[in-house]
Amino acid sequence: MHTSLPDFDMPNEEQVHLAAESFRLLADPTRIKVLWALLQGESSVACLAELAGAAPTAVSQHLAKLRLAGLVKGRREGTFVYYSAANEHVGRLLKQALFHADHIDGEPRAAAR
Amino acid sequence: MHTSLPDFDMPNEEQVHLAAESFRLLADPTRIKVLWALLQGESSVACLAELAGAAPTAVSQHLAKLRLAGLVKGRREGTFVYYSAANEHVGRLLKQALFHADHIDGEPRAAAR
DNA sequence: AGCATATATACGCAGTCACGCAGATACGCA
DNA sequence: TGCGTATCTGCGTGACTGCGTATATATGCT
Repeated sequence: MHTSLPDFDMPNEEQVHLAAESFRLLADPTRIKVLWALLQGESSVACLAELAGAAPTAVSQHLAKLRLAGLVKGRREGTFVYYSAANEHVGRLLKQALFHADHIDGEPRAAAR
Repeated sequence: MHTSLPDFDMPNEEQVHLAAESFRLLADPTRIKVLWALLQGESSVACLAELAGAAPTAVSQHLAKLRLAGLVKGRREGTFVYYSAANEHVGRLLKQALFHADHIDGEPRAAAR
């Protein structure tokens, strides 16, 4: 066998899977915008759709996924459903990723504005 | 119009796209394991494949994507290619995600088993 | 040169995703 | 009750993804 394996610390399968699932949920521009908005306060579907520049149907589907993952929760008020972020750690991940997207140091892509 | 729109801070399209792309690259268990291993030191493809429990071809393909994204870099030594992490920020994102995957606090919902 | 190892690439397949569309459901109002 | 608005859900489509197989390239050894 390969004895050249250093004793690398390797997380559990479950941790890896959960992390991958979290990243997969964040790997969509519309969901990122929706979550980013929800981190600043609750909002309705139509409002989020306008903020994200997407159709309300699409936003509703994204919210359903995020709700199933426990990242957001909805509060019904009349015909509106006001969503809000239910998890804090995704916010941290999001902030780090967006912050870093603004400070690309080693890569060809240049920030426009 | 909806006047209920609070003045939500919304990042640029480019930032969102870049963040989504980063998350998409991290949204795979094999790539997570590979990156996690590379954050602790350089390693060869076969070694990474064994660490990640995946076929060397698959790992090579993942490394190609990560290399195109500028996240890892390869150093050839004989027939081996030793890869190493080229970016620090993905490490931070990864650490946060894995740390939080270990500390699921808010929701009993995501508990797989 | 020939062969073996290590890695890279090309192609096809099965699974997943985001989206649009249509219909269904929930709520308020008259 | 009926209508309108807001939201949700089911279905189909096009695109993408990860993986396996096969092939190609690179390096070392004899």
